[in-house]
Amino acid sequence: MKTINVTKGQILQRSGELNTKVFTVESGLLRSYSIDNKGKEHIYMFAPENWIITDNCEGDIPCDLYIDAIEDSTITVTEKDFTKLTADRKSLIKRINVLQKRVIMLMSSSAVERYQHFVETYPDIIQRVPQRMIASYLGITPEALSRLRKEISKNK
Amino acid sequence: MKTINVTKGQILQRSGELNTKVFTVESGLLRSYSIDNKGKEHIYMFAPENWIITDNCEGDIPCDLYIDAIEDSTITVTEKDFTKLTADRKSLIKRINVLQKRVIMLMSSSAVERYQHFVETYPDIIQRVPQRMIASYLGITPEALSRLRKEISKNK
DNA sequence: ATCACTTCTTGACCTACATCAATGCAAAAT
DNA sequence: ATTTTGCATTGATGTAGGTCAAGAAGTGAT
Repeated sequence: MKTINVTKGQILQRSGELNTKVFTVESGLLRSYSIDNKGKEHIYMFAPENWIITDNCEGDIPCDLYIDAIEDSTITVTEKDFTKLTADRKSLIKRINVLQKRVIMLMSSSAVERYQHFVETYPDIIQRVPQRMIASYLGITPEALSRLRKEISKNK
Repeated sequence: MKTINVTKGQILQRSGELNTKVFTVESGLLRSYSIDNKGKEHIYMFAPENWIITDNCEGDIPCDLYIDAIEDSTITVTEKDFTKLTADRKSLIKRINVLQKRVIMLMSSSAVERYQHFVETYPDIIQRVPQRMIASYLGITPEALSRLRKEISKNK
């Protein structure tokens, strides 16, 4: 663990990198964000004094997020310690991961993209619940889901 | 900790209740969801076999979520143990809370409502970051934020 | 078999927000 | 002092997805 100073605009982490660091903000302001396929930024969180900010990626999975400084900041950097993770903490972290992806998707993907991601991620659920519930999970109406499925099936 | 059987449609938890229970799905399928001010349901998560589902509310704060059974299910119920929470787990849980609120807001609130919620929750951040970043956090364009602020200021 | 009930689909129309383009304005940089 | 750069605002127009209403098709209960 070490303390460093960063200046406004400085990037601490890039999407696609492997990363095992956790940043704690002593003073200043950091943010984490993703960039979608149209090049648009979506801020995932702000971290002012005393907040902790990190991409919740596991050891060998590339990050989704960029982290940079919005103000000149003083931060402490610690390494994630994957060795002493209890089963229980692991499951919390996994949960945060899922939520992180969901937030980013809700902000940056169209209904079609969210649906396709859902189908890939939870193929079994699709079989078991009525479409109106899938729609409700995706944040759209059943009508919109019906039309979008029709479109998708038409295009293949 | 006990094991119970529930039938399709049975409600395990209601929004507004105090709740300290965690449900682990042995077999079947549960869901958690919120109901917005127009009476519309928004599914927060599905929990099939081996998933854990709970409202991430702390001991004395009322829940936001309903939990019910989509299929006949067998589940185990455990009480949350707030006594043996490490500082570190506390911070993970707090993070999940924030994300849970954010997901629900993204699905069920308008841009105006999300902005007002943001202003109330992070009044300090507003002062420190350019509006385009607030917009990016809220999931809207800077133009939309500008217009929506104008509307709000006009109406008071 | 029939009735009630729910889900899915389709059509017509509407609205919140996005996109694109122009302008003003302030803070930096030269 | 003047130019550059980034941010906020405004207008015109576009579009993804919402709303409302009506059918079609499946499912369960009697």
